[in-house]
Formats: sequence, C-alpha cells, structure tokens
Amino acid sequence: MAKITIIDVAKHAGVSKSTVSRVIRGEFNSVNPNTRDAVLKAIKQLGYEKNEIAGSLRTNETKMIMLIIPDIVNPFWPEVARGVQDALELKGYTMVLACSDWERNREQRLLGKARSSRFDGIIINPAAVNETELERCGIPSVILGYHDDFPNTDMVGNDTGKGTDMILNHLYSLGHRNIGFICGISMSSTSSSRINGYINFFKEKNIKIDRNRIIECHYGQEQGFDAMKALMNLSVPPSAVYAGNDILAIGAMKAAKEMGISIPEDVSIAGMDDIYPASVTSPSLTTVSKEKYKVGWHAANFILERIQKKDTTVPRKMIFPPVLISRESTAMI
Amino acid sequence: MAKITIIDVAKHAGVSKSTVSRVIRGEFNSVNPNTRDAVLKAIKQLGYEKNEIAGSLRTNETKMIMLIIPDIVNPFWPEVARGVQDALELKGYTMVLACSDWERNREQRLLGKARSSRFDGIIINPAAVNETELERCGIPSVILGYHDDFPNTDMVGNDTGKGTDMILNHLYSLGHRNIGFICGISMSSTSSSRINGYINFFKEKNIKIDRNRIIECHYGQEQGFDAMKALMNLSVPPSAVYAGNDILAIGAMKAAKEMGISIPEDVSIAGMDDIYPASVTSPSLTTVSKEKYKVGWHAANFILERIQKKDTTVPRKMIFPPVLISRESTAMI
DNA sequence: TGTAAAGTTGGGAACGTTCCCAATATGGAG
DNA sequence: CTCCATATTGGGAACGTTCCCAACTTTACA
Repeated sequence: MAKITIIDVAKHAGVSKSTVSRVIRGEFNSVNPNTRDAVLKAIKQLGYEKNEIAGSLRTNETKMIMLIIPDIVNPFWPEVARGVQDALELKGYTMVLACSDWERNREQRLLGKARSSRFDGIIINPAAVNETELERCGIPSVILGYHDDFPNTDMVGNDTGKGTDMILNHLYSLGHRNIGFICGISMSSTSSSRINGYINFFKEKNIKIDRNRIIECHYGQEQGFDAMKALMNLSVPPSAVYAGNDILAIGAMKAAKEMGISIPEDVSIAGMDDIYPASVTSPSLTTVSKEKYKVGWHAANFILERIQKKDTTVPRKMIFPPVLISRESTAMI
Repeated sequence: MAKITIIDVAKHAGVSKSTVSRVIRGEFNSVNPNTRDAVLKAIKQLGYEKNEIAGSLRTNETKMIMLIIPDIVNPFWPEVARGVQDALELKGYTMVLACSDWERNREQRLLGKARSSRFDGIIINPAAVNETELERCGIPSVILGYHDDFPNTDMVGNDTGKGTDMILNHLYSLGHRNIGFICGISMSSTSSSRINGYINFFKEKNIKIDRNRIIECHYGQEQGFDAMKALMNLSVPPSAVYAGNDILAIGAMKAAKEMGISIPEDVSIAGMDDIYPASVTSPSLTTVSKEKYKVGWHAANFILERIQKKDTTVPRKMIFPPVLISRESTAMI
C-alpha cells in the first residue's frame, strides 16, 4: 500500500498542495472554511497521515526532547520521567528516554545522537558533561538537579544541601552526636558538596569530626550494606547513620538486621530522596522527600519555553525545598 | 552557524556528495581507501554531522522504536524498559517511551504518533487495542506480556498462569486451604484468566470455593489495603492471601499490621512480580519472580528481526517460566 | 466606479539525504 | 593490443513536506 501524500489529498480535493498543507498545520484563518472542509473530507476519505519526517526536514524541528538520566531502574527517576512526559505530551512533544549509567562515553554518544537526530531540546542530569560541552551541542538544555557548575543553564532540582542539613538537625535534636555518614559518590560534583555540608554542620555545633565516620561509596544497596558494617565495627560505633540516598539506607538497614542491631533502638538510620520502597521497609525509613514528578514537569516546561522564544533570557533556577519525612527508623538516643 | 551538509564536505574533500554519502553509511568496499580517508578528514575538519532526518525521509526508516507501557512509575516497568533500551542501543536504534495509563484514548493517540512519525517498530503492553487495530498500523509490533488474543503477533512475556499455580501450590503445601485472593483487574483480558486459574486450582483439589474470598480491585497499594481488611473481616478469615501483584500484597501487609495481625504467624501473604520493594519489606514478601529485563531485551530483538527480514514468518512466542521466591511472609499454618 | 487592503490560492524552490544509473578508470585474460 | 569484468566516481532525481512569492478574488471605503 503506497503511502498517501499531501499531493494525493490535493488532487482528490481539487486544490493545491499548499492549501492542504495549510489545513494540516491548522492555519485556519488563511484558508476558506469551505475548502478547508473539502480538504478535511479528502483527508478522511483517503486515510491520509502526515509524514512528520518530511515536515521536520523542512521546518528543522522534530518536536522531540531527549531526557538523559543515569538509570531508569533507580526508583528515583521514573517519576521524574513521568513528569517530563506528561508536560511534553500536552504540547505535542515526544520524549526520548536514555540512560547514561554515569558513563562519560555513553553520555557523549547520547548527546551526539540528540544532535544528529535534530532533537529540539535536552533535559539532562549530567554525569560527566560540563556546561561548555553542553552549550556546544547547540540544543536548548535544562539541567536536572542542583549543580553549581552550570551557571548559565536552566535548572530544576531539589536542594540536597538543605536536605542534608534537615536530616542532621533531626538526628541532632534526637540527641545524636556521633553520626555516621554513608556518602554516595558519583562522577558529578555533588559528592564533595555533600561532604562539606556534613562537615560544616558539625563545625557549627563545635563537634569534632572523626573522618572514619564518613564512608564514600557508589550508590547501591550492597555498598550501603558494606558501609554500614564498617561503621558499626568502629571502636566507637555511631548512634545514628545518615545515608546519602534511600538505596544506601536500605542496604544499611539490612546490614544492621544481619548484625542483630535493632533499628531504631540501637541505631537510627536516615536516608534521602523518599523513593517508594522507603515507605514499605520495616521499620519505615526516615528520609527527606524530594520533588520528582514536579521536577520533571517543570524541566519540560522550561525547555519548551526556551524552544519557543530563543531570546537568551537569564537562566532560571527552580530549586525545591526538601521536606523531612520522619518515620520509624530514627529515635531518641 | 549554518549547518554543514554533505555537500560542503564533498566540496572540501574534492569529491561528489555521492561519495561522501557512501563513506557516511559505511559502504567501505565501494570507495577507494584514499578518498575515504580524505572524506573522513574533511568531515572532521568541518565538524560535519549527519542529518538523520533527511536520511530518514529518503530511506523511510527512522531507527526509532516506540515502547508503550501502562506506567513507567509502576516498579515493574523500568527494568523492562531498560532491557529494551540496551538491546536497541546496541543496534543503533533509539527508544521512545510512552505510557498509556491503561486508557484507550491515550493508547490510540500513541499509535497514531508512531505512524505519523514513521517509527520502525512498536513494542507494546496492550491496554485496549486489539490485534486487528494493531496490524492496521502497518508497523512491525511485539506484544509484551501473555495475551491470548494476539495469536499472529510476536510476543514476549511471563507465564502468569503458571505463576499463580506455583503460589497456590506453595501455600497449599504449607497447609493452607482457606486462601484469599486479591485479584487485580485491568482493561485487558488477564483478570478473568487469573480468576480461572484460582478456581481451577481448588477444583482440582476438590475444595469448595467461597466467592467472598475473591476480591477484585485495581492494582494499587490502597486497593490492596482495603481488600485485605475486607478479607480479614470475613466470618472465617483466610489463613493465607494471594495478591495479584506485589503492590497489592504490600498494601495487604500494611492492613494486617494495622489490624494487629502478624505475618506470617496469623496470616501468610504472597504476591506476584517480585518488584524491588518486595525484597525490602519486613517480613520480606514471598512472591513469584518474573523476567523483566530479559523480556524487554528479547522483545527488542524480536522487533529488530522483524524489521530486517520482512517475510511474515510464523509469529514467535517467548514465554518465560516464573520462579517462586519464598521469603518470610509465608509459613506453615 | 476606482483603488487599496485583505482574503485566498497556486506553483516552484528549498530542506539534506539516499538511490539509481551512467561514466570513467583499472586490471586481467586472450 | 583488445575486450570484458570490476572498481570507483559523479550527477540528477527522488523522498514529502513547508516556505516564499506572485496572482487572483473579494471587500471596504472614498
């Protein structure tokens, strides 16, 4: 079955292809209502369907946005992706999802793809790419998350630093002074900034910091498990542990259980992100809630606005304040 | 900055655009190594990047596959999506993710999009679409999941019926005879087939079935919660409960806890799917493990094969056998 | 009634590839 | 040295839109 084109429709309706094109694109005010109806009828009769590829070639816009995140399997991201998608769909845009796995090569490849496929925009949680490289892509971009090193790019994220503060304050107010820290690391700069947050907190409280209480590892349940074991085997084990994200915290909880240490009686554990599983563990996990759907939603709207009016307005930063979710895994010392 | 085209490269390298095109597409055996190098050098010097859109218009292939699932936020799907993506990426294809929310309208809209954007293939967990409609799309398709009503379409999924059997056998062998069933419903036909599986099981065992022990509801934690309460408030509450998926089961566990009923001492609970949260609840949830990543992976390969050789080979069905994951939430009566 | 403005329409030239076919060059066999 | 097969290259015609500009029609107003 040969595909119906705009020209077939034009012939069938007795008009020119220009007119058909106008009808398709909804230029209603510059085509006579009668001819418009005739064209629409012809379209229906022939079962015509617009070839977006051809249109894209001419207009140089694809109505496609690439979303680059580390890994969709990490429970944090699906909600973000959903927010992106819902916002895009509303405006007739399509989301192309891709995972970077925190790998520079993959990320670069994806950016290349975005360029050669002429995607209209990029929403990215950067793994290794820097602002200069991203700008060189020549595609409007929005950063997902809180990154200091993208001063000129639109950004939507959560204030993780404040979240860390909230968690530490929470534990502090429960009487904890010896607080372990399982610090997740990633290729981006967030790791050191998190450590600084931790250090500053104790500096302000005039509490000496034992560097052994800080364990850096990758974000994974096994890593959290191992880190927790290490912490609890210190000569003076902490009375509370703050894990950089909920996955680490869940791993830590498993370790505690295996060691016969009860939560929160013997040790308090707190996480970060408030992913779904955090609410179903037992004891349920105290954590900091981050906006996920909203972040995706607004990032999508940012990018759409950038695409529309190309004037280089001041980069916008939308950073949501986190919310402490106090559950059962933390208690008075 | 005006975009560099194949013609600029040709001029710069002193060859024709045809030759450049050949180099780009990797037709190495029909272009002289020397000219090839010259072209590659010119490409690099000018920073040329292929316009895939233009190529697609000519070749009529986009190297894009649409994945349509109910909801990426449901923990079952991210892994599937990841499998799809990894397999596609390997062959230079791109995944376009979309959620149908089980809504017919959305699903239809997405299929329309796939057609007008000339996607090369569709991988879909069907919500309301039937085989005829899908075939009318004229795009190679693969079904995700186990659906009897797509006899002519390639299919990759898990044998849920067998999974139900395994769970029921497990509970039966633990001594349970009075087993409640929280049956999730969806728009597709799977619901009734699941009920039949339950009914047949007890028929074979010559146990009379109390229809009150079957509660149908949508797949959601709250629904599982409510269903569990209803079951435990029966005059003769069940000694075990089988929930149609893990989300329902987790809801049921919450209900039991709230009612002061301990698991598995007072009641056993089992789920289905083995999503990540099922492993972190406490007690951890007995369930049936389904292939997720693999399903996505093979579905992607099926579609790629379909695209390559268009001969209408016999439709292939790849159904994975489920595996019982016996954890702490089930015990002897 | 004349004229300018606004409303409609059509035709051709892009957009940047790939495909097809013809043309030329090269090499080996007779 | 001729001739045929093979290797290599170039030029034009698609692919199906949208955009631009010109032409024609109608309306508004003096």
